[in-house]
Amino acid sequence: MPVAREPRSRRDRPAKPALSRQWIVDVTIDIMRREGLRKATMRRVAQELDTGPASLYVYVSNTAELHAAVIDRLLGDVAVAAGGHWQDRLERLVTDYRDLLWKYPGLARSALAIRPSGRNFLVLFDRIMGLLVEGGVEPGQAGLGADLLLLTTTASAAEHAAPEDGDSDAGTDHLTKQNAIADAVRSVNAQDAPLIARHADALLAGTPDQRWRWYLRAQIAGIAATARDAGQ
Amino acid sequence: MPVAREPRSRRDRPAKPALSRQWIVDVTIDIMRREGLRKATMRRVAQELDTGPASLYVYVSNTAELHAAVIDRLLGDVAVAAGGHWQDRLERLVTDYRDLLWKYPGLARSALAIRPSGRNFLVLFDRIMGLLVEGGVEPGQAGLGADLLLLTTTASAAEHAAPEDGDSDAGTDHLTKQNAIADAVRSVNAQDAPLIARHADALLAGTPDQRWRWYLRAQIAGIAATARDAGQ
DNA sequence: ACCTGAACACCGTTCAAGT
DNA sequence: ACCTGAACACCGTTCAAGT
Repeated sequence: MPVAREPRSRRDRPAKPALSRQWIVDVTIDIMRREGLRKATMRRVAQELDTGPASLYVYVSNTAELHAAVIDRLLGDVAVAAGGHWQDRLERLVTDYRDLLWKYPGLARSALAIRPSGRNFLVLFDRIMGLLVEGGVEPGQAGLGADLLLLTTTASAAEHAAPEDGDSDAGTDHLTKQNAIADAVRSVNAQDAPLIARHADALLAGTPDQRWRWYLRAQIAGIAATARDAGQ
Repeated sequence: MPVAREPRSRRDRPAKPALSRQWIVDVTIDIMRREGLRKATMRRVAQELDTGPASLYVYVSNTAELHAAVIDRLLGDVAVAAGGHWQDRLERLVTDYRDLLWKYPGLARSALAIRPSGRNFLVLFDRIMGLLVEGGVEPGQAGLGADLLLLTTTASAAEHAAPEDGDSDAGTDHLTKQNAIADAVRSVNAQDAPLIARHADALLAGTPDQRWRWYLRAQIAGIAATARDAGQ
């Protein structure tokens, strides 16, 4: 894993500096920030680095690994809040993670496809586990719980993203999708799905944030209340 | 939505029969069954249908819509078991859904990216809701619960899939990934993630099936125990 | 009116050949 | 030894032109 910085000293010409894994990741993040992770392809990153795509393969083994590095780098910014009740701090931590995934188009989808396992992801996992343990949950059980919370958060962030994210009119896309679901629910055949038909209004009620908080509370309650099998 | 069957009667030549949405979906499922949904591209489906990719756009509006149609078609096979306690039937139903997603390479990942909202998906949603209501859960709460269960199941099925599914040696891929996670857990820096380091064995304990059943039970318990906000 | 060949604008990854 | 041009084998989608 070469972490070459600037070449020691070079006075020859405009000086195309030596590539490095770090620089490649930086440029990838930059493209993602501007146009979404979907656009941060090997070819595009190489172009931005003024070289051919083949050159990147010296430092990253493929696109998935590059995107995983991007995710783990950004995960470094998520930290546990200081004061307060363990459950509040847990909800805040998980919500911060969700917000990070919302912030960059394409990131959530990628995180889901990749199954992060970098250093910062493990730190986040450990902090979630720690807050559950602080709440009296048995450590093994807390581990399963942390896994569940990270999975659902990543998945729900990915759903939140527009189908073709990275476009400028993400707002429109999002509205379109919201309406697609609402339409499907409201126009459902009462024979096929009687409960959806009868309770359509209740199903569509509440702000996204109210729904999110319910998901969190329900999961935390279930995690705390459910012991692992004795056999394990 | 043209549903043209056989052309009325044609005796001219080998008779390339008229395209139809149904036939396109059938061929797509066939390719997926053999090589994974990732390989069921517009170009590939068109080739199998002995035409150019442009022709498909008369019947489907894009790749995502085609894959959504495939998913909803397959979802038609998932049904509620007859006898027994509501919770057992719920666990069985959700597990059947998971098994369906496991059965075809690429399907789970696609289901996650697409957010199904077809008829059969709504039926499945309604059945899950129904079992929760049968268990005494308030309908609006049951709706949120069904959403959560479907989301986590789809996401966990997608994780189960190998990173590059559709290949013949999926077994190897899967093992590789399992080991990657286990390695990350076991070789984690104790300073960074003290709880993971201390409880590594507990975290990796249990069969996948035991873990799966814990996820189900924890979520169902949390769904049943968590009322919606009064404000809603 | 219905269908589609050909084109446009891209991909990831490999490897032989250069410095 | 290190780097990369060029090629290989693909993509989704559009549209002008054909029947």
